[in-house]
Amino acid sequence: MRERYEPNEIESTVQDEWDAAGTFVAREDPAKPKYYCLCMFPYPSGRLHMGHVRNYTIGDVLARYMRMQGFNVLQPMGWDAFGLPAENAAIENGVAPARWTRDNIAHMKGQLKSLGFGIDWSREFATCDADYYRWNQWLFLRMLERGVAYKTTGVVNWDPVDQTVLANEQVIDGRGWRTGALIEKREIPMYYLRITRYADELLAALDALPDWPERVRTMQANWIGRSDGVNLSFPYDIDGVRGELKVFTTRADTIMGVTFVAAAAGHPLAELAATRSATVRAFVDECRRGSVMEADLATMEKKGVPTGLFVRHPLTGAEVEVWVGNYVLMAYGEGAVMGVPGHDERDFAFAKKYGLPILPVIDVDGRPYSTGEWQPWYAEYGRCVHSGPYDGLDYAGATNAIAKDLEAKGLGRKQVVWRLRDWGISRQRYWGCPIPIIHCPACGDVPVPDDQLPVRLPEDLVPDGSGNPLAKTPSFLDCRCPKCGAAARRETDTMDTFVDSSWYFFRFASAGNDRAMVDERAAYWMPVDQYIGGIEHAILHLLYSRFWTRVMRDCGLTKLDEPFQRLLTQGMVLNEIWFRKPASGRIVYFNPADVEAQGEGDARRGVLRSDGRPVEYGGIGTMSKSRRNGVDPQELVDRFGADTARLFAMSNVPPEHTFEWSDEGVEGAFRFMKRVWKIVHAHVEGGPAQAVDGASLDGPQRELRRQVHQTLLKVGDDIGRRRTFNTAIAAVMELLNSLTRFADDSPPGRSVMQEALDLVVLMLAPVVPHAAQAMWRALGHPSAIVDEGWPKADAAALVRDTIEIVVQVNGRLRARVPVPAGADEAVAREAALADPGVAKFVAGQPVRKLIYVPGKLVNVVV
RNA sequence: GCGAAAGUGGCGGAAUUGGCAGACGCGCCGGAUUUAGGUUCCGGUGGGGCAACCCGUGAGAGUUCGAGUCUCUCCUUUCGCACCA
Repeated sequence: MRERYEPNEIESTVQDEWDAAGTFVAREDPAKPKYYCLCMFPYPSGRLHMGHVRNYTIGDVLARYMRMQGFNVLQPMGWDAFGLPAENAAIENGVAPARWTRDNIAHMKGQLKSLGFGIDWSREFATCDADYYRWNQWLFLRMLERGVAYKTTGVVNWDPVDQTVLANEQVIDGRGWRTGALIEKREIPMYYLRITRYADELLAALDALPDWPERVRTMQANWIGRSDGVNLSFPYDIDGVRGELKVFTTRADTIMGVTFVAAAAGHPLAELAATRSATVRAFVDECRRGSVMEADLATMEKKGVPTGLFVRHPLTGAEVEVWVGNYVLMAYGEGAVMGVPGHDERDFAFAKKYGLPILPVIDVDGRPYSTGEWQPWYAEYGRCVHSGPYDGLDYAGATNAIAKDLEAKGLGRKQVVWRLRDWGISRQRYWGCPIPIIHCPACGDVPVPDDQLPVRLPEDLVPDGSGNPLAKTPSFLDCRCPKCGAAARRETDTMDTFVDSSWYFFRFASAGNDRAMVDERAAYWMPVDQYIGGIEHAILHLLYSRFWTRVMRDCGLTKLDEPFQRLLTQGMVLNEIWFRKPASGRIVYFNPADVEAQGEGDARRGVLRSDGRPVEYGGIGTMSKSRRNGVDPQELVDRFGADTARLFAMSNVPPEHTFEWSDEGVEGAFRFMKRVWKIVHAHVEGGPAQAVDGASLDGPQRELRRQVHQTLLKVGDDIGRRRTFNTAIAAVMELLNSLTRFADDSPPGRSVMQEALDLVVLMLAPVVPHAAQAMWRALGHPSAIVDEGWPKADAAALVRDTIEIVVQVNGRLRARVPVPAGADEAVAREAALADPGVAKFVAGQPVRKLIYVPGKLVNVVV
């Protein structure tokens, strides 16, 4: 063993050994319990970022730990390879997305290997492989057959200059990111997946996922958003045009307070009004401007115009004016809402702004109401007032009575609605999975027959930012109708990349099968036992995967309802943001490494090293390319080695928390590696040690051994149950501090030391596998540490004769007293009251009460 | 705007089921060794008194023998909002 810790040399040697032995190639073995450990696969953006390192280190630690626990572990890796960045790179550099993507994959695969992750590379694939995406197409066709996939229109961001559809990310302050043109909403035909058919099941099944974080289940439940309410109609007869304006409300009890209705700009009545009024026309046109993003729509100023059209209140028959509101969305519910300014904050603001009447119709808990100022409790539940026949009824009573009356008139009924909307998967983009549809002038939209799959994406096209290059490529576009044989045109839209990531975990378990989407190997490995990925995916990706799995189930491809048994959502990796904002032009960001900074919080100031001039501090935020605040993990690995990078990524912070980057922390991790290395080296220099004889140890030896086995228990619990890798590492560091102080060269002392170091190295093996392997050999073990079992703590070593309990007087800490282990209340009480420090505060007062927490604490209440 | 989470020393964080606040690491201070170092080792380190004690977990209230932990209100930060992945 070398005296100096040389990580690069150790790591490449150990990695070569793993490769040669095929250590991480997983085989289906029904005789062993399986453990499928999966990290969210990366988008091949070019280089790994710190988020990847954190994610894959967590996965690798768990995979290696479970392997030590005797499980047959599968840890695969692949590439989420379709997507927008490849097209952007193409526009910038003129390189084909396929080429760019595959180059990036090659580079990032090398980076993953250098970090020493125990991945079964034999199962690797990229979602841009036709062998993979053909099954997207195949299942899409099954969904069409089952009515799960369907076609309708949807609204997109339209850049009128580039004549192209933009992603939300490409719209900045309502303008196209390349052209600066004002964005318009445009309605186009799209394919949808009917996820709402599964809304009920997706919501109910959240209760069957106890090993998912509570916060993720809550977010999903809110996203699916079941609302129990009433659907009601406002009939109208406008110059002989008869119809009903439909709205949905969860507050039918406030129906007598309706003073207006608001319709979306795309609503038929808005269109009708626009033909009659220039003001309405102008407003409807204005509503078409801007992006389709929910956050934009929700935060913009609420505006409206009256249409001069009136509908009738379904219960009173009173005339109610129709307004067009920019905050009402055609895509939600019925495209119109009833306005109750007395009991809805948004309606109140709208009514105040436009001078509409405000009618209070709910008496909340006897508190007085007024029409003057909004109070938050106006939206609370109470009893109906000024509501005619419903006066005095509570929410449930009023809702029932009103729904009954509406139903009798044929103007409404109770209804359950979901916030969840169907999943639009059509993208007007090149670098994605082609939607397998052929447009025939005679037969219409015809599905591509299974035996013609896959519809291959040509890989040599280079997008230029104006529209989809597939639409300009006759070799792709021109085809024959599968039904009638006539000349036809291929669909040029591709699928949302969330489709690709909704079932890749099944494919890892059926790798290479070119005849079926999944096979019996998936039945062995699935479900994923532990899934790990960023909290940013808490809703969409995870919900889509849960949906897709159910569709596969209904198609007979799996028996599972849920794909992921246990979920760990890691926090984001954050770094400081530094920028300059020129008087004109775009904001410019600078990497924190290039900024000389001082002060904290609001007082934080910095100057750019290169020019010495100030830059503005933008707080901390996620590492991102656009903000240029990323840290390249490769530099870490080159300088300190993979083990230090892994150790650093796991220490200091629990995995669910956001991780704030610090350069100094890395040094601490490296220092620890050197200390472990040194103490092992120093011990080995002293020659072989004998096995521990627990009975013949002196006090300090016994105490150290107790700490060793205590630490072993804690580390196992922290990794195996709590997933708090930071506290596991801290416990080993604490133990190492004790080992450093333990200078005992006697034969029993050396035995205790040998056992301690063996266990330290085993405990560290999942986190720093390369150094652990080298130290394991040095400690005299010929085996590969990756094949060792997780050690068991020696119960005899853990026994304690006396323990210390805390004594409080009136809840305040006053003393610590030793008592025999297992002392009962009487003994503890006597020991506590005998302590002079306690007696001083009791000071002869009668003890009113005494609380005893066995083995922990006595609280004397006087 | 809506949904979710977080806030504890100079900094990252620990405190697992309501029971010792500050484990571990970074930084800083002092000392030893080295004395050109990407060193290493030892000790100290929440604040105030510098003693016994008091104060202290974003702010304010509440429940409890006991609250960082539970409840309510507020503030700040981060994530998501359906075409970034």
